Amino acid sequence: MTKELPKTYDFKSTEDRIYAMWEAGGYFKPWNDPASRDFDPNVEPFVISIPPPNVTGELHLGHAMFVSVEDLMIRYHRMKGVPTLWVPGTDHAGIATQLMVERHLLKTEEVTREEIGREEFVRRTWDWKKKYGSIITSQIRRLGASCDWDRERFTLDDGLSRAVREAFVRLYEKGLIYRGPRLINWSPGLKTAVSDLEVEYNEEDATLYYFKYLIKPSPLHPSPIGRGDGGEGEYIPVATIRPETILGDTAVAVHPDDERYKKFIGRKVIVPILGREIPVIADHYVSREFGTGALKVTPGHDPNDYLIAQRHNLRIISVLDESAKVNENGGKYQGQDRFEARKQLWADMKEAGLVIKTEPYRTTIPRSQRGGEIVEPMISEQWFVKIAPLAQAALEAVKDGRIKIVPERFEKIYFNWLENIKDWCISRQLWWGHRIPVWYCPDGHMTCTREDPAQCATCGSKDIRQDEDVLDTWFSSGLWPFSTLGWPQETPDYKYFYPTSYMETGYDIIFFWVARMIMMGLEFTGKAPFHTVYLHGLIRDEHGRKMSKTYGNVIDPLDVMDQFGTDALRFTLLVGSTPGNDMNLSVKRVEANRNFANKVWNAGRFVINAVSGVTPQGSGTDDRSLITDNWTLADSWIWARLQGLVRDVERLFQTFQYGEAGRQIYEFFWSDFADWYVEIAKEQMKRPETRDSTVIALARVLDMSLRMLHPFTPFVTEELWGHLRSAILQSPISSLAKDWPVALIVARWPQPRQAEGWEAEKTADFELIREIVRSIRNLRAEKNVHPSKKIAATILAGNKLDLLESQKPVIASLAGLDQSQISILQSLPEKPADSAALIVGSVEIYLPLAGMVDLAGEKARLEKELKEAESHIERLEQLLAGDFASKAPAALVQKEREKLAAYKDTAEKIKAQLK
RNA sequence: GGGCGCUUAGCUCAGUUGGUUAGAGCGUCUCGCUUACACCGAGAAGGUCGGGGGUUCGAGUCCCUCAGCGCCCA
Repeated sequence: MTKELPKTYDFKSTEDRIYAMWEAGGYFKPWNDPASRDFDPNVEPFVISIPPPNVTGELHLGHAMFVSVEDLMIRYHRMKGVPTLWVPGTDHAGIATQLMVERHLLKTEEVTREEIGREEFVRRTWDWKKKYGSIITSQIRRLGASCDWDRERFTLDDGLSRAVREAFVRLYEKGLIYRGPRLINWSPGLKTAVSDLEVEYNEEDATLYYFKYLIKPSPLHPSPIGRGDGGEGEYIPVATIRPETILGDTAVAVHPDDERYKKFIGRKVIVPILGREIPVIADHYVSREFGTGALKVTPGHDPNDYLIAQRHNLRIISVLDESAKVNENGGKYQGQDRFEARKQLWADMKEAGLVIKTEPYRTTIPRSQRGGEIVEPMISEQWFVKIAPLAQAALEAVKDGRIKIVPERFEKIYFNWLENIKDWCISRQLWWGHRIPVWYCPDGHMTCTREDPAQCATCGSKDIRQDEDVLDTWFSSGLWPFSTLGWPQETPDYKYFYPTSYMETGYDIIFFWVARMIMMGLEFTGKAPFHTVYLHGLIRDEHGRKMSKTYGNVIDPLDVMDQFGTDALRFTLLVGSTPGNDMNLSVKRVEANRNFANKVWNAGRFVINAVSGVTPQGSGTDDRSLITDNWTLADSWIWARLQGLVRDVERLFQTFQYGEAGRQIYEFFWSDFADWYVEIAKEQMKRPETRDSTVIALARVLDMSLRMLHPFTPFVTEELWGHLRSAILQSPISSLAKDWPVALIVARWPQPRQAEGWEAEKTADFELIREIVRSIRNLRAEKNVHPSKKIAATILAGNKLDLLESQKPVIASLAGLDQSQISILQSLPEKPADSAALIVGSVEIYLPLAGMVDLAGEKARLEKELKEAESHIERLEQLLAGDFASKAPAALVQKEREKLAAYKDTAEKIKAQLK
């Protein structure tokens, strides 16, 4: 006998143990491994590279989501027998990690990174990474992730650094990387450039400042009044959100056809306070409706103005330094913070009579994705990737179907982004990251090489220094699918496992990461890095609000797992979401799925006990009992249902409808297997002739259910399956499990088979039994018959006599009837007295509820049922009289005709009752 | 300004080639400690599938349109 299993599934004592078993068993490794002797290069593997989490981050629901989905994909393919590899790893997350370490240093040692210097700081950051870097991976393990940890990589490790170096040098040599002063987004707090993608635009309350741009008097156009004495001179009114940028204005632009200002085109205006003279230019970009219809042009601090400046050859003046303080070009405002300068300058302009008015205004404000400070467009010397050629290739790869995006609608978003893409600013003024592999000599020659150079490649000068900047973290992430497999070296792993299969991640990083991986994969390997992109949605709170610390609605997956177990969380995430759509997560749902895990556990416990109870003298010692000959109706039905489920689940998996697949398995397991089949099995096991075959059916259905459930809820299924397997192996029916491997994780996925033809009839028969049971239960509940009270019944079966006779024990036990007091007849001349009558299709059931039946109540009940049947009859007659009969598929019409006949039969029988 | 998504039971959501009387979980109500499970079982109530129009024998599902909410891009 197997040892007693606890009444409640105890995930706490199970999960760690099971995970350790898997890992020790080597199940996370592909069975076909280029490193092994019997490697077969012709078997196509299934490969996913993990979206690398921040190495110093902590688990959040986004991680839980991608781990759940990817582990499901991986386990499914592994069980299908495909050599399966899930490459894990982490990302150095330049800004995030650097900030973390900086904060830590300030707190513990009260030093800034500048004070300890670059080399020391980087050393400290490595220390930090070594200390905390495994937190996130251990948390990912807790989720059950079946990654090959021996292949774990880190974006800053030697191999990946070599890949980054190679990638940079290749692009540089191809002329696809350049350096130069451009207008970029500057984060004054972090003191680094950030890419366009790292800036978020939100609508916020701001102020629109209206002021006068005085026209410089000229010989041709003398000022009507003196000068600068209160603004009575000619002026162009201009409005701005950021008055401090006035200091950097190099033109005022008006629409060429604007009657108000046409006359000023070509003249000069005077920059307030600074007194600089700048031209009035005409440009179609200017909107006549917006503000005053005249635009101040600040090419040094506004992207649109920057474009105007290029068209008109305007001067570009930077007025802010790297901390967003006014620089030497800002005259007396030098040294003031941008917002301070805004106030001061405006006050001074007011004094000078140049102010017209201010008004509240709502506009979009660019903020840093990290930290939320206002990002400042600034001219800065940065490194860029010339992206157009890469984007073109990436566009084609999706257009021609080499890469498919699920759900499809994201393809359009992807196209739109790539079609309007701008060069990618890849340099960051940080210390934690891949340093740009370019060296300068005093003459300004650049040397970019794969190995650190000793001298300038152009002039041979030994006096060279490396560029101070590091690369955007996403530059290294973009190489991830191949750099993790050994690229640029043609390693055995790279040759076999690349290109990978699926890329699964959140739709929020489709541009940041997915598009860049595709661009870089195509550029460097000549191949699409994966053939399928599966995008999941974001997780919000129960009511669809974004989770945020300040709002206090953050759900910590670790808490949830502590409370309900990993399987419950995984199942909730997998079944509650559909591809590409956000999901509202409530803890209640996780609890419900914890209950499901417990249901599985207990149904399993029941089956295992049943298996352990099989005695050797039964007929089950050989394979005879595995044959379908002696199947009961219930056996046939559950088997047909199970096979249907296998087919549906397979179809759903093929079309990425994992949630729907999970729901169907859940439904089958709980409603069909546990609620009905197991209850009937209890009855069947009481009879020697069906005892062993029932146990076998139970075991087989449980086995296949656990297999299908395993990618969703790996722990409880593995644990239970192990017990099932050993129970079977120790029993007389051990042949059932003779082909089973030692662990479910590598057991074969149920293969869909074609229906054999008998299923529909058995299913219909069983449905009739089910309906009979339900209606008796219903009536009992209605009449308050105590559940433990067994009652008698007379059943008029008509042409279903044999069926009902054979199912008598089933009906009796499930409906609470006294088997010795059931009479099943074909018909009866007169209906039994003092009974409640039930009509189920063509079957009439009489329950002698002496004293409980009140005639008036019965009549009302039957009349209600009659009415319902008649409404169906009417509906169906109408349907069949119309075009439906001629135009709908014949099978469907036939089905409706049969339905109509059945309702008519029912109605007749009810009418007879009412007489 | 352009694009996309969502709107189905009190709440949270499924419903993918258009085809039974539209489903689940939670919540509510009534019974029940039946030897797998009270993290349970049996039964019940609850929806004009956002509004309007169209295509079709047939529309939650396809098309058009309007409204509300949300997201992305500019």
